[in-house]
Amino acid sequence: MKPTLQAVADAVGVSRSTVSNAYSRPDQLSAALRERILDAARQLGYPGPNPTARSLRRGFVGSIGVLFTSQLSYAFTDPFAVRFLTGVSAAAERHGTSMLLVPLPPAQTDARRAVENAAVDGFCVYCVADEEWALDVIRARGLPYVSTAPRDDAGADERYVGIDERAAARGIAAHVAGLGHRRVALLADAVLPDAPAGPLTLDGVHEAWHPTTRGRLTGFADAFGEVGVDWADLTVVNALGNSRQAAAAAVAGLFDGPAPPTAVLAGSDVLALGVLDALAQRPGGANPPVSVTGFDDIPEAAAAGLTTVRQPAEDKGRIAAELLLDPPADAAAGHVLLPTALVVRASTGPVPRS
Amino acid sequence: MKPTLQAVADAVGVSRSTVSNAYSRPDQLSAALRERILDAARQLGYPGPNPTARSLRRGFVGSIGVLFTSQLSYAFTDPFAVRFLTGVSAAAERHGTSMLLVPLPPAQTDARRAVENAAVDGFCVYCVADEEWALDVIRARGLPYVSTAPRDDAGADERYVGIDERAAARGIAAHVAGLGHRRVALLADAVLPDAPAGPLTLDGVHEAWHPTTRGRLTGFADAFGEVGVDWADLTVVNALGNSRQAAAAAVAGLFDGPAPPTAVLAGSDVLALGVLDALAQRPGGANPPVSVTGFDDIPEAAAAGLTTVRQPAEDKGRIAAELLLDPPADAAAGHVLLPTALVVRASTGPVPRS
DNA sequence: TTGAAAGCGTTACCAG
DNA sequence: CTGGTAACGCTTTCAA
Repeated sequence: MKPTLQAVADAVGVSRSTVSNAYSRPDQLSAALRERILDAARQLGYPGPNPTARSLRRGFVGSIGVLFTSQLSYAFTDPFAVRFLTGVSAAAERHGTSMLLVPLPPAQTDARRAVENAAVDGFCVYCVADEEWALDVIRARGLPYVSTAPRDDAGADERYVGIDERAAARGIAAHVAGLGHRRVALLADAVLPDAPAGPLTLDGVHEAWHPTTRGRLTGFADAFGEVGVDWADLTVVNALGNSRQAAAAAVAGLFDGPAPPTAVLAGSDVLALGVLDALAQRPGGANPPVSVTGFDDIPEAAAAGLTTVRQPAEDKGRIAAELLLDPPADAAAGHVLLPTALVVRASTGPVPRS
Repeated sequence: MKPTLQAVADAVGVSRSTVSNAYSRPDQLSAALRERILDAARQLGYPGPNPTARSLRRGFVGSIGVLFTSQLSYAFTDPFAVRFLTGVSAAAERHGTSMLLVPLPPAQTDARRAVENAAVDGFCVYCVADEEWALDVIRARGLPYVSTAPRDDAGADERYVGIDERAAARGIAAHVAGLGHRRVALLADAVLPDAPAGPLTLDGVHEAWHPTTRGRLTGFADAFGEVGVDWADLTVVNALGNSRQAAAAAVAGLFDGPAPPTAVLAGSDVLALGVLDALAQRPGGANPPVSVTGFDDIPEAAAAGLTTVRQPAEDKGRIAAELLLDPPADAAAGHVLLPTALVVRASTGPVPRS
């Protein structure tokens, strides 16, 4: 039998309250008595107040949940997600708060359960795909949260940290357009819930499933619209997953037609690297060269010479956690837009003469 | 006021037990009644049973702790640690268990508190440095745990997953010795608790602080002993942290003497990369060339052409979590030694003619 | 199939 | 500074 606080109280001959105070409110008793109690506890092997009981009584847990709306084990393989976690952990560390990583089972009903059962004081929601259901559960629980996806219907009181997806996307697309590219493919993960890999027909950007994808595609379209390339002239390519393999599979055959795209704008660096993989695999290599851009500026992007949009990944995580842990008094301060930068490297160049 | 289970019971006109059963034991009531209860709950905005209260009553939490005996935010920047986490998360995911990452405050007293307060059913202890105190707390709490460090005094019932540090180290050192190297430096992080960066005098391997370091240094010494190089002839170099910067700082000046080492065996890839950084920075570059080896085989090692020891990082995490989540009936199965492989790349070569 | 009663181990309030 | 008392919100026998 593990000893309880009661056992220590009995051993010392004081009440439970006093033992409790010895742990949680040292100023409420004499140092001598406190020592006597702590000694007795050590003697008995009492490991301190039971965390669960304490949380129940106090009404808070001392840990924040980090929710990935994708497989948790996948999150660790995504460099951007890892840097986000680094930021969250830095803030959590400063606060003495733990981080609970909640894995989501495939079935959505079970996933709801997972979120309902998480013993946390709030959530950082790292948005990968559709997370409305998760936010619903969190709101129903009355827990605070901070999300990283732009939500179209975000309430004013909803805390959020992100970037101006549309402006950032427009910036990199303008760079590509400025190089003369007009036959362009836009590559994103899970554009539509159940679409197959490869080129897709999308009536408009609004059809895209995920807000982040919508934002980026809109920015891409903005820039090309300005040089006279309509939405209908752009090729949207769907990838089944945010991985190099998925990207390579998605663009297989894309360059085989009579008028192949001369540039591919990807929604993430990982996807862009996959496109480079696919191009490198082609017989004859990437000839004529195809310009490729990414998004995020993960470490691998530099090594691969990828032109991309840099966003401050760690800051995103750190600020998300800080917004959760010290809510700003001013509601407007709950919406944070981080700066981005266009990073031009070797993966983009002028359109080759045909 | 957030509604409680009681409120739902009142609304439907049944007892709390029945509502509880509706959530946790659907087979204990009619489907119709269950629906009625769940509907009422939805109506009232009842988010399901409070996780903390449920844990208190049930006696378990449904989450495992992952304990890094270093800064948590550092763990995410260590590629090996991230891959370990990937493995843990894969196992946790399969089990429907959450992972609690516990940050340790600098002061050890507070760190004990952090471990005492973690609401978890067990711990995966990722060993970085001295973790005895943490294991003490965990044992006092009566929680199961799995560690990744070889412990000299490990009880037979102690679960552990790791590699044969000594044999692996001997293997890579034998490779270096076979290339003719005899003036060799051994680089490790935190060899002694408070030693400064740089060369160190160590009477013997037994003085090294951390078991992992001891194991690796012993293996290195074994291999060189076999070719007639005594312990006293080896230079042990201390790094203040497992980072490229720390390694570079530690070996600064190491190659300036009259008889500099021709090879550096590092205790991790990250340290080895730091040595390569330092060599590249030298006026004249690394000339004559110095052989460098690492440990772990992180992704960056391949790109850098680093000769190293490969160990299965994800398997380590996955198996640690599995050992915790499904304890093997057979105690012997609780000790897992993973295979390692010597990976020879360009960073090692024959001793240059002097 | 349902309900009453008894805790799970702690902390907070308030009187002494 | 100390100790009683009353929750915190739920699950689990066990009897009806």
